[in-house]
Order: sequence, then C-alpha cells, then structure tokens
Amino acid sequence: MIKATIDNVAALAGVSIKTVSRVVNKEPNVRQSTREKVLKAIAELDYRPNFSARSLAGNRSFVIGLLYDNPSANYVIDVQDGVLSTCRAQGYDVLIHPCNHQDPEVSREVWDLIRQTRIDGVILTPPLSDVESILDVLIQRQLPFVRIAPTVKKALSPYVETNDAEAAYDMTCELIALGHQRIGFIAGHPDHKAVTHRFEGYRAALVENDIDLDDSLLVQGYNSFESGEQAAQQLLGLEARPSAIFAANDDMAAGVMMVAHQSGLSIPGDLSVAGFDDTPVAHQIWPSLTTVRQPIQAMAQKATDLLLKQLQGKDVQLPASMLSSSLIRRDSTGPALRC
Amino acid sequence: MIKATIDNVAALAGVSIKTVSRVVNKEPNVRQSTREKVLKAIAELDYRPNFSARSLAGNRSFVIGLLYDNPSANYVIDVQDGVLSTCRAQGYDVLIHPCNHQDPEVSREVWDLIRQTRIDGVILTPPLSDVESILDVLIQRQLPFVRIAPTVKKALSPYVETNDAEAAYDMTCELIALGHQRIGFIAGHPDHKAVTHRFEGYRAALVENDIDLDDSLLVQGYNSFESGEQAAQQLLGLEARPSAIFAANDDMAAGVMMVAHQSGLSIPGDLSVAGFDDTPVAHQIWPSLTTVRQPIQAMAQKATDLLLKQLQGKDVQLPASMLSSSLIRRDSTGPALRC
DNA sequence: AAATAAATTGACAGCGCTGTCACCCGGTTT
DNA sequence: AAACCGGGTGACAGCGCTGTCAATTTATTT
Repeated sequence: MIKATIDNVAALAGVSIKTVSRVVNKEPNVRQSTREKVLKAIAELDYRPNFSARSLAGNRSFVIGLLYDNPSANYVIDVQDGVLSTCRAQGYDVLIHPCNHQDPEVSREVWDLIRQTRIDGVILTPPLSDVESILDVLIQRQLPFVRIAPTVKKALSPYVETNDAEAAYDMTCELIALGHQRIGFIAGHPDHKAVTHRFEGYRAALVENDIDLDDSLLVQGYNSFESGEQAAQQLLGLEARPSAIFAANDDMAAGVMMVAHQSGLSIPGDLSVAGFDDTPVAHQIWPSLTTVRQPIQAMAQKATDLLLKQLQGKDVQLPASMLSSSLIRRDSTGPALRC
Repeated sequence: MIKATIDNVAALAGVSIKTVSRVVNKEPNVRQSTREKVLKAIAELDYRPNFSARSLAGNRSFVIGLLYDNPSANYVIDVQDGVLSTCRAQGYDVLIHPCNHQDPEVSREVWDLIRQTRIDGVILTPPLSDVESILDVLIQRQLPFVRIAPTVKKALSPYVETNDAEAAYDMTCELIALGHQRIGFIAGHPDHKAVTHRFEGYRAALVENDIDLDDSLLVQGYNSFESGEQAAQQLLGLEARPSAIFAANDDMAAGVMMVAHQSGLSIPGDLSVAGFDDTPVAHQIWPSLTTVRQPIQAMAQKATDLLLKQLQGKDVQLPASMLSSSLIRRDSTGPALRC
C-alpha cells in the first residue's frame, strides 16, 4: 500500500509534483492528456491533499472562522448549517469560535485565533458584527471578512442583512388592521442593534396610522424568555393595558404568553401576541405564535458565498445583500375586543 | 517588526529552535533559567506557534472532530459548548462535522475528513455513536475516539452515558404515585437507541407497580413535535384514554400538549404530561413541562476529557462514565382524576 | 578524583505541499 | 533564418515546526 502523497501520485503518473499540484488546484495550463493521467493516478492511490502542508506552503488554510456570541441555539445552528453547506461545496472547512462580545479581550482572542490557525477569512454574526475592536483587528490584519446584519460602519466589509424594520412595520400594521390601538412593544437587547431596529418598524407603523406613541407601552427587553415575562408583567399591570403585545423576538413573546396564561387571559381573545424570528418554539407553543420568519440559513449561505468569492480574488460586485423576511400568521393574534 | 516564528524567538533568546519548541510544548528537561529566557523572548515577539507547521511536522493537529447528526439545535449547541470549553482549556481546536447517519457514504466522508485534516481524535454523538461503519473506519485508521451514549459494542471505545432508563423509571413511578394507572408512552426514534432505552425504564416501573402493559398505550414516535402530535391524537382518541402521557423527549411532549389544548383538555387537570431532556421549550411552554434534565454539556466535557487524555497517552483508567439525570417537577403533571 | 548516570541542549533532516523561475517546444513574426 | 512568443512542464527552495540522535554539561556514585 503506497502512501497517498503528492510525490507518489506524481511518480505514478510520470509527471512532476508541481503538475499534480496544478491539477489538484484546478490551475490552467495543463494539457488535457496530462490532466487525465494525473487524475487517474489520484484515483488509483485515493489521494487527498494534506491541508496542513498546503496551508504551510501556500499561506492559506482553506478554513474560515465563524465567530458568534448568541444565546439562541437555533440561530447559531442555522448559521452554522448555512456556512457549512456553502463551505463544503467549495472545499473549505469551518472553525467555530463562540466568544463573548462584552469581554474586553475579544479582539485579542480573535487576533490569536487568526495567527495560530491561519484562517483565510471570517464571518461575523450579531452582535459581533458591531464590535469595533474586532473590526479593527480584522482590518489591520487585512483578513477578509463578511458580516451578517451589521449596523455600524457598513462600508467596512461586505454584508448581508434582512429588512427587519420593514417586517416589524408589516406586523404592526397587521395588528392595527385587526383593530388594535394599544399595542405594547418589547424591545430587543440593546447590544443587538439589528434586533433593536425592529422598533423602528413598530414606530413607523404607529405614526403612519396616526396612533400616538405611548411610552408606557414600550418596555426594554433583553431577548430572553424571562425578560419577556417581566416586560409582560409590567405591560399587563397597566391600568389601560394593551390589547396586543409585539415582542422583538419569539422567546420574549413566549414569556408574554406564559404570563398571560397565568393571569387567565385568553390568547388571542383577550390579548394578541406577536413575535419575531420563527424559532421552533413559535409553532410548538399554544396557541401557535404569529411571527416573522427570518431566512437565517440563506443569509449565512449568502455571506459565506461573498467571503469565498473574495478569497478567490473574484471581485464582489454586490458587497451587500438584503434578504426578505416573511410574516407568518398563526393563532396568537386576532381581532381586538370591541370595548 | 520581526516576524514571530520559532527561529526568531530562538535567536532572540540565544537558544536553539528545539529548545523553544520544548518550552512551548511544556516538555520536561529544560533548565528553569533557560525556560525563562525563552518565555521572555516569546512575550517580546508575541509569538504563537503555527498550527499548520506543527501539524505537518508533528503528525498531530491539535484539532479534534465533532461528528453529529441530531435535529435538536439545543442538543448540538450544548455538546459543542461542552467540547469547546474543554478543548480550549487544553489548546485544542474543534472541527464540527454534521452528517447524515443514514447516508451509506458517511464512513467514506469520515475517512476523507480524517485524512485531509489530520484530526487527532473524534467525538461521536448519538445516533452516530452506533453507526458501525463509522466505528470500523475509526478503528481501522486507529484514530482515538470517544462516544456519547453508545448502545452497541461499548467495549470499542471510552464512552459517556446517562442513566436514562433509571430516570424514565423514576418519572414513571412519580406518575404512578400521583395516582395514574393508564400512562401512555411515546417512544423515541428507533435509530436513537439511547432514547429508545427510555422505554425500558417506563416498563420496569409499570411491572414493579403491578400495572399491566397495555399495548394500545404505547406509540412509536420519531422525536419530532409533529410525531408527538400524531401520537397524542392516537392516544387521546382511545376510548379508555390515558390520564397521563410520558413522551421520550420534550418536543414530542410539547406536541402532546398542543393536541390537549386544542381538544380542550386542561393540563394537568385532565391530562398529565411528562417529557425528557429539559430543552428550553420545557419551561417556555404553558403549563411548564415536568421533565428530566440531562447533563449534556457535562457529558460532552467529560467525553472530551477522556479523548484528550487518550491523545496525551495518559492511561484512561475509567474509560466509561455515567452521569446522572435529574427529575424536574413542573406544572404539567398532577394527581390523576378520581373516576 | 575518576567513572558513571542523568539532565540539558542543539544540529539537522524531514513533514507534504506551493511559489518562483527556468526551461522546452511548436508556432509566429520580421 | 533569426528572433520572439506563450502554453506547458519541472527543479528546487522553502513554509515553521517536531522527531531523532548525538553532544555537552551537570549531578551522583564509588
């Protein structure tokens, strides 16, 4: 059994290792007949290039880094799946690297990661897309990167985003159309700017429909189920309580529903509830949650695509990409009670 | 700015590169004073070893592979977190590799992965822990690996498991103690043997308590919410319907609750529901779900620990490890109605 | 103090691949 | 016929590190 190295492939094919390298890397200027000889030898020895050697010699690793700091398992998995599927199709591997966006040492951590693993590029997901110290490191190091849903310095890198504000606008209009006038809003974690921006859509819809913004209907949440519960307690404790609550994500909406159930309010009879993200909990909960579906996996694929194109030197003519979210009507929203 | 390579560190410290290598790898037989000189040079140049070079020269990559095929985002994330935390602490990286356990080419895929990336070891999670073609490749290739919750050929590798059957037994006893006599059981996906084994605990508890096994109360599920709904429809359609349903995982239990709500049954008044896993949905759902908490992250950490020990040549004196699950009592279970 | 063992260190040859550059060869151009 | 061109190919020098083994220094024994 001959060891499957480039040398042995070259020997078997009767060519130099450089030619094998050319064939493996799909470089031009190899005669068709030579290419076939080499491919035959590769098949015979079942040769696969050694990534470490390639990386050491060629100064690129065919590995990209995926950085995230998101407590939502579903979000992370969707992103991972999107990134992985695109990477695999193009012969790249992915190194995942969860980190803490509030840690003052993150950028240092990223720096170390880059140098040790020699990753070729990086994908940043919210809220890391907005961490300037990380952006600085990446730029100083001249490492290609792509961001998902950035809200700052957008010109700094290619990015992919969704029309969150618009979707939130649509959802709010939907609630208004159902007759709701007092619509509570639970905002997302302030560090997750993209989530925060959903508030803009809410406000725009109210303004559009000549409904006054009532500050007491606006509560700061932190993306967690528990923060949704707290916010709901506050909103439902109001003397003039809202007839609908729109939470900036599904987990918080689930918290609202829990409090409503516990207070004996029926949904959507006494209270309509809407969420955002369409996580699995949205359809597993009772009544099923009206929400907005985000094409997370598609975003991740698109982002990866942009990154890989960049790595291959292809000019990215469209360095920004906007994907559309869609409203999912389920059972947690209904007509407002006529009072 | 001097490039941070081992040569420059050696030159700066006035020693050979081999000595630097020894210091970096914490090898013995380096005089304390020399070690300090080298560490000083390392700090000065801010040196970090290049993983590719190390891997190429040393025939190990300091990367382990994590293989999984699990539709549950929470499970996967917990495993990843456990593996990553242990790996980072010991200077290892993780390559994640989701795959399809039913694909006849999986083992081939694993084989390619091993050869290309030169990973040092592998962690297998259910249901891959039981895929024999993968085990064969790993063994033939002599690649160290550890399995989480395997049910076949346990002697083949170190492994970590939980006392699922016992926990299911406890849960069933709990339901019986609440007065339930007709307890429906929704079994897990047949390919996930570990989940399947939860049925053993259920049966043991019934036998123990002199309750006859009624085949009509036993339904095959497939771990998904939807399969839980279908199973619930079947169970609740029985003329003598169960007063409690124990589902082999939380998603299916959530499906049961959805059907119950839609049928106007109150939980736990008319029907008690119990799940297994303590996924986030368990406490976000109303009423919150009585379930069994699995120490998934701890299992993953333990498994990683076993693997890394093995990689470092330390003898693993305890190649198998059993972690305990715990029963979480919430609001979805209550006394059986006195008929 | 000589002999022996143990600890410490370095020289050097790769690991398997890619980048550089020189070379060869048939076809064009002058 | 000489000069030129460009596709096709190979020789060879590393990339940055570790393993091997020999050399040197230091500690221990007799």
